[in-house]
Amino acid sequence: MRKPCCDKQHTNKGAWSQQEDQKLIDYIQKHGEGCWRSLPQAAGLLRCGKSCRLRWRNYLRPDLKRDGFGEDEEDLIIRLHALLGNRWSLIAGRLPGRTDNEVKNYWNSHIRKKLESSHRNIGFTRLRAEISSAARSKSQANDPETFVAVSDSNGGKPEPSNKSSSGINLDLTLSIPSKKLESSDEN
DNA sequence: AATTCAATCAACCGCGGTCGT
DNA sequence: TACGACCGCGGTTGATTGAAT
Repeated sequence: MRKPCCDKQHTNKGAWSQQEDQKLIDYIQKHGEGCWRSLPQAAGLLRCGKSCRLRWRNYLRPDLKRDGFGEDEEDLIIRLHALLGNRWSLIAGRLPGRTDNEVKNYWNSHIRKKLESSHRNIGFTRLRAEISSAARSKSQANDPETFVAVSDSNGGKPEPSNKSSSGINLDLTLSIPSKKLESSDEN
């Protein structure tokens, strides 16, 4: 049997210090992302693996954008959310340099309010239905049997084509999600 | 200047799916 | 095949910051 994830009695909680960040960065730069369970001890961190993973993915990863969301990113989030609902990781997978947590926070703090006020007149559900319908038509034209979920067969990374000027994949073609192993390039 | 309120965002928690024993 | 740990995800919380009074 496996050992427990972590001993919560001996782990730090709350905000990360600069030293902790540096330790995590140094370790991952040397060894790469791997077994989060053993990482804290190996890196000399008094954190649970889950916390390390979250810190790295949401804040420390070098490919993260730290600037605000652009208009095309916001538009894409709205469209993807109409299709997928709260599947933040899938939505974030279509937005290079963005994390699921970031997208989720942005939706809850900005977009939702914006939509609620701006679409009060025509009805948000109607807008959502229209977007879904349009996407479904497009998808079914390509392959009717693949309308299941947005594909992460490329590991959630955008294809080179159909990109906006800011590098966002605006192609909403849908397909059957691939196995996790095939998309495990995030590890 | 002090206080209150709202907005933002990093981090935690709990759950479900997957995988190892 | 069953059990339990690991991993990733979505929901939620709490600390911080800025605006309003």
